[in-house]
Amino acid sequence: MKNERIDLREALIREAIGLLGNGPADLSLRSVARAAGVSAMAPYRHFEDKAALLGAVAAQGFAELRDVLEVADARAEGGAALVEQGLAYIAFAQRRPSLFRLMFASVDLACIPKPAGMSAYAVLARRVASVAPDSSEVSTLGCWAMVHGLATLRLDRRIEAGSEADRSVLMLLTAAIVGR
Amino acid sequence: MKNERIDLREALIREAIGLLGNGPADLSLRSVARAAGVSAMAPYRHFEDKAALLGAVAAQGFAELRDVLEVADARAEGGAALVEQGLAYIAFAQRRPSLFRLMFASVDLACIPKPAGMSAYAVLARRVASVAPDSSEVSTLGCWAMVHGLATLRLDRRIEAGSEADRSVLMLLTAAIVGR
DNA sequence: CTCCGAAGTTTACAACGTAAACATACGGGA
DNA sequence: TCCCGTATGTTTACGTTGTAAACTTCGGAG
Repeated sequence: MKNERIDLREALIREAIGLLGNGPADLSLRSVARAAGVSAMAPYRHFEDKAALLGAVAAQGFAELRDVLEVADARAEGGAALVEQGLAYIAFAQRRPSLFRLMFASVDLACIPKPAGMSAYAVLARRVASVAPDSSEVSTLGCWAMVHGLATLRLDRRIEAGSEADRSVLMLLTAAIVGR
Repeated sequence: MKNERIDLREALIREAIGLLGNGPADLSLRSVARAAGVSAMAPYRHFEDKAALLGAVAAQGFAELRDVLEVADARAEGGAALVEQGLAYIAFAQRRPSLFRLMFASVDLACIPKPAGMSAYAVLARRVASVAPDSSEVSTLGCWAMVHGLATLRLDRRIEAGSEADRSVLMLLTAAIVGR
């Protein structure tokens, strides 16, 4: 029955996320199939190709990121909530480095369902809009870029500073945005 | 004579950069060897493995980036020079997307000669220090992160805005840094 | 019961990174 | 001059990958 189909499909996504834990190099279509206990060609019944599977994995990652941002946002108010979101974003990237990289760099956009990526963005945009109603577009872009930059530079080992430095940087930007 | 060695070594790097023009997917060790007109194993006489070759390519990229930043920095003074550097950084990423990605995400750090990556960073740090002597560390980090975030998000098709938006965002941050 | 479509398997191929063994040619000591 | 070690490259080989094609199997609709 159709349940089986969905079972394997989701099992593949789950196993892929699991394999991402051991570095992105271990993530091949075949290794995912092996982990799920099926033949190398079985995934093609559920995904167009490897990129499609990775896209589904990325979508899962975006959903998780959105949840993380929402929780963080609720921990404070006003500009401070912005800082909390930023720190949470960076922490997420550090906790799941391979997944984070996959979500952005590796998979081309066509493979990621649009709502997935957008819902995480919306959490940020909403908070920025509440804090700086005018210029909220530029401010949102700036926040995202700065946080994303910190996260990726850290993942790529280009910077080593810890969360105190992150907080300082984020507060600097937040101050500029909130005005004054 | 030793000239030949250096010739092939540099030819490989050159061909690799050339192949990067057609998307990073076309860049295999074998394809580079083919482009240079040698056998598939020849590169191993000059590079430990594929990552080492990519590291050399990345180093070349960093040198180019540093030059670009220096030229841009010379186009203005004070905070405006900061904005110029940022725009140049983003423009570089857009002009050579695959090379830029290679420089950061793909190659692990051990394969990149340290001075290569550092000299580009120094150009930014110097200007920030001249503009905001106190807090120059946090400010430099912030500038780099924001610019890098804009560049990578654009590369990954996560944002579509043009250079006017970039300029606005950069000016916002610069204002916060220069103080007041 | 029959038959069909969906789910999975087996087999096959080209391309990849790289290990190992071999060829070749050049420069310096005997 | 001869000779030999070292640097440079080639050939061959192996295991892994993504994926195309042809097959099996099987549960439900007619």
